[in-house]
Amino acid sequence: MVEQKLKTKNRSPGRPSRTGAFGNVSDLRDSILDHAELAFAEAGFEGANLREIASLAGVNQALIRYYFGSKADLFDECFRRRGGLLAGHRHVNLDRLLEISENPSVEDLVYAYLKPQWDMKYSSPNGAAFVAMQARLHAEPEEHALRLRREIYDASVKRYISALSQVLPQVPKDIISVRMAFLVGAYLFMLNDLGRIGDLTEGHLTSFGKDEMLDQLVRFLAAGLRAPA
Amino acid sequence: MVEQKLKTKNRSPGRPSRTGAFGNVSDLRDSILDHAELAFAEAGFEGANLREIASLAGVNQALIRYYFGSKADLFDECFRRRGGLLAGHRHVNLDRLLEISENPSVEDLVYAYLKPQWDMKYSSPNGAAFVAMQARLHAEPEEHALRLRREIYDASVKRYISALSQVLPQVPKDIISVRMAFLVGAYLFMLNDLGRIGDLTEGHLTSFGKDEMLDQLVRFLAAGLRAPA
DNA sequence: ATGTTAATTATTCATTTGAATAATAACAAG
DNA sequence: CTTGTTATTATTCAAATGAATAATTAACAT
Repeated sequence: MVEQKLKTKNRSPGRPSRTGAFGNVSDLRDSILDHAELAFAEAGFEGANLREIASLAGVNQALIRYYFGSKADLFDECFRRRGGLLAGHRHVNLDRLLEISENPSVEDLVYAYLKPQWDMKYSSPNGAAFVAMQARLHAEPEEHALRLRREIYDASVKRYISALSQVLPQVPKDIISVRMAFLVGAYLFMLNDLGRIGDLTEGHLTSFGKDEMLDQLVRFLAAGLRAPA
Repeated sequence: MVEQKLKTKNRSPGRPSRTGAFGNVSDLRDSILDHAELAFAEAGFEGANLREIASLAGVNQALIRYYFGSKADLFDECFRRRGGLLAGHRHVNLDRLLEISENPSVEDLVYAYLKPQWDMKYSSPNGAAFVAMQARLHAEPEEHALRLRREIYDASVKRYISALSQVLPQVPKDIISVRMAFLVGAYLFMLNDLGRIGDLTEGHLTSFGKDEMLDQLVRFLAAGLRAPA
């Protein structure tokens, strides 16, 4: 049996010195969030474990409580941090599109919506973790998960629905809404599952680059949105 | 404090009598599976709890072990039971379609693929639970989850890809494969999320009946599949 | 009759886990 | 300099939980 101590860093208790060359006060707070993100993505809410998060983040477990409160609170904070960013990017992208032209193409709108999360996924391991976290959240039936999603995403989704509705006057708005839900399902699934799509393609997949895959998705979804009602 | 005993049924230990008017030997086994299905759907693998499953199924916890082994084994068995059924239905549906005509419509193919799970969802609370379970499984990154999915679904999915490829000769097969993944994402998400699509539609949704929703999805996906490559 | 096997419960075990509390050090303010 | 506040660790608590074992009883074969 190896002495599995899961030791925390060799910092002494008490308020940390700010004199060090590095080390802003809230470094540890961020570190906790980063590692929590990874843990929740890998193991889900129940499966993630505070001791391990603390250990990997190099802090004492009680510090999590100090900063965030309960495990659920930590999860929420994780989610809000990046989720807010995402929603923001989507708003900005839409603003830009509408600035350029009154009637952007369906493809442009879909792309503007998808690109931010796509980029996030490939920007860093933590970005990818967030995508996985989100996919899991969408599969969870709990009331709480639902509220979180609403809080963070609803506003921007509704704006895209309106914009799509304007460029697709043949399609009634409530049908656009439903199709937007299909869109979210397809892209979340794909983004989270990308590594495995290969299973179905018998090896042909390697010919697709990442960006090409996004293009494929946009084309598929745009065609679906345009379908005659 | 309420006496929370989570008592098991008042059955005596020992081999059960087969003489009763009802009660085949494996009644209890099935009851365990049914309640496990519900529990896994609601709480996920980690969140589900064997004591509670046993209690609700009206059996002793050790009986779960006796029949299934570990918690993970129980999960797998749950999944295989209905997953196998589903895959079977899909095969049958495809066979029928191809019997009628060499070149069925894309809509028919998509419908044939989606309908079995759609029906399962609305056939019973347990059917709905299975759908939720499956949505969760797809969001889980574990190697094990992946193997399960492959084992149960890959064969039928590949058949549908081939069939689609034949009726859509303009679209290269590897693109069909990718689009099929989009399809799975959209429909799984929608099926699991149906109750909440209302959030995005500002109340208009109530005008859709269940069947109409399925039609909408089929139309959307068929259009996506047909999109020029 | 009798011993064997199958199905079932009762009980115990060991570990994990989230939460809580107590201790401690740096810094700021009066 | 004393006192209070903030950030951090060490330690403890209590509950939950999956697994394991032991006990019991009925059916069945010989």
